[in-house]
Amino acid sequence: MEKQTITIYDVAREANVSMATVSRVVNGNPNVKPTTRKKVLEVIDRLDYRPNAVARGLASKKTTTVGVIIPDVTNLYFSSLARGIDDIASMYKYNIILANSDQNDPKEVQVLNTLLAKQVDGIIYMGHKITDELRAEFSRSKTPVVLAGTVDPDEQVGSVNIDYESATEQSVTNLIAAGNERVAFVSGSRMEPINGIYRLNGYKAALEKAHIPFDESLVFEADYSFISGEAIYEKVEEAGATAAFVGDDELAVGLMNGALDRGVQVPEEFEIFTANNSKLTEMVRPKLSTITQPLYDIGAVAMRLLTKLMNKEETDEKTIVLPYNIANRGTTKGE
Amino acid sequence: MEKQTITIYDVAREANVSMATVSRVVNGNPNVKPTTRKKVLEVIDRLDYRPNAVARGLASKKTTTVGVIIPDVTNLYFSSLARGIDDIASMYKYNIILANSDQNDPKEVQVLNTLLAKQVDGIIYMGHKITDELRAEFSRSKTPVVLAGTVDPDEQVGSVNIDYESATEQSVTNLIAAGNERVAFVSGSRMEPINGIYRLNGYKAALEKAHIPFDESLVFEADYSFISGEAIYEKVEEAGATAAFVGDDELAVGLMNGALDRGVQVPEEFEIFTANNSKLTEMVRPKLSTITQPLYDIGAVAMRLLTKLMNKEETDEKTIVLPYNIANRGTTKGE
DNA sequence: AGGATAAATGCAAGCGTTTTATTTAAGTTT
DNA sequence: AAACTTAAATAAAACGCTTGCATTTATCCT
Repeated sequence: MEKQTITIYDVAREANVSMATVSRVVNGNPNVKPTTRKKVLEVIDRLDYRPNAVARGLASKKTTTVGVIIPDVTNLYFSSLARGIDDIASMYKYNIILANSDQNDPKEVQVLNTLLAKQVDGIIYMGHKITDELRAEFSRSKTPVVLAGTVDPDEQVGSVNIDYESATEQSVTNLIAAGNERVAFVSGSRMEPINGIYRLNGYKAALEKAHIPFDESLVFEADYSFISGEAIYEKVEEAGATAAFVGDDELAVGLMNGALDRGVQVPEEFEIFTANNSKLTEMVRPKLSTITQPLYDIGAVAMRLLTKLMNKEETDEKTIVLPYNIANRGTTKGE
Repeated sequence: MEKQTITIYDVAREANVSMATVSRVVNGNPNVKPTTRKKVLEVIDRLDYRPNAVARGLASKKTTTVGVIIPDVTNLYFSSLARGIDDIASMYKYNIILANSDQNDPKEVQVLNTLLAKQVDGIIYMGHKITDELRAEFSRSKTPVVLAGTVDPDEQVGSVNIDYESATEQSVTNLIAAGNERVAFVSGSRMEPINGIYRLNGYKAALEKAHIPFDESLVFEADYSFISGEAIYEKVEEAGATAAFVGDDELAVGLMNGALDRGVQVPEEFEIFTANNSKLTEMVRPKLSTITQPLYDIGAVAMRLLTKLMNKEETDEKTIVLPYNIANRGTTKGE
């Protein structure tokens, strides 16, 4: 009455060949005479044989599975990347083990370890900050790792990103050009390199070019949630900002709603530039002006890069920087 | 130079015990003397031994991995469910293989087959419609299946949902009570049971109680995208509707924007009730009035149910219906 | 035809665990 | 102290497949 699986051995017996031959036809090995191949295929079909991927994995030391560490699937920025990852993965016959990390350091390390225990062939990491411990685990294991939408100043593993610094500089420059002298910088924690280093540097560079002194009181740190954005608007306003560059779309939506709910007109009285180009930016009114990151592509390219690393193919460059653009939509006055 | 993994055998040798004993301490089997346990644990730690989950899976016929089929991670409704699923899964030491199906029938069957080939211990399916072929695969395999946010009229597998029919009836009744005589019904394909059967029946029931005849021209089918919603508003307006019940939040956002972009006031001139309570409903302005489904919980409960099925525990009921509520927010006039 | 080369197939040793049946050690009981 | 129980540990057989090597069979030359 138990799930009596039929194995490669059953197929071999029924087809009067050896297991090795069945294995060969299953794996598309060319060293099989067409007539035997046909015979085996028929038996496979008749018995409805389905190769056991676990046994395969043990014997071949390949699981055709990659681990994907994501802060939160519910965040449109990351889920868009994840979508690109999964599409390319399935194109290359890989499956994805998806694990939410909640940007919780110990949990990340633990998740990484269970992924490695499951013998994934590669790992794609999305996150905000790579702790030393995590970095150590990355380099200790021989499993290839690619960062997607995530930078690590210590460029040891592969990564796919855009140039956050120049994109930010350009956005802020736009804001300044529209007459805003006090532009707020709103992002997640400054401990995260993308915020604390790249974006902030871009922001400062834009100020500098406009001969505006950097004012620490215009820099705000918040959670990546619209709730947090709504709450922070008041402080931004109090700081005298007339515009804001925001490092996350959901946060930007919150900030905008904070303004709107107080009767502040956007963009007439307050301009907003956001950074991620998730579909959220086009779902709210006014539509958010944004840096147009190719989210899906970042995931897709990251996965493609990972396939190369897993195959030990030569790769020109492990640190990939994709192009971006700027879209002035409804939250900026610029013509 | 190769990744020379250290195996259970190495640990056994170093600790002067048999593999079996090492296996026992790794698996927390009580039949091992405290002193030996300690000794083994030390060696494990010193050698930095990490059990190979693939070998484990082969030997034990359990992979502690469940397959999750999702139409699109990028859809907030489903990703919210997925979040609940993953949290409970990791609580029970399971990992999730996430596969996007794009509601593409052949792809779904293929995805299911590769999940089964990978010997997942269970499957959670999210989707819109279960084809006969898929249903056949479900019942053919002995692997437990639970549907999350997905109904199958033929209740053979476990499922977790809310009562879509009465929730819809209640929402539409609200709309009618507010004075709307022509309420549009906007959803995804009517081929999908949730739309074509449950919600539509709820809609009809509400009309009937108000003695309003059902008018086929007020029923609209659309894709689950805000683009599609924007496009359809015009038709809804032409049909003379002054309000709409919408089966998907992103679609509802689109519909609302279609109205807003034409200068139609919401809710003053057009009221909207949506169905999923994703965070989208609170991110747009006005906030969408909605059926408040416990999205996270649906996923969580589904995963919990699956763990019971995987352990062959007795379960009172495989078809779980969770409570919902109604939230009148900014897109309805009713107090 | 006969030897040589290439193409197909088979054999069997792993892959790293779990698990069952056994053996050995350690207590208890009388 | 012999006879029994119970607890701990071991040995070895799976688990279902891949793969290097050996072997057989077919094909090609001269």
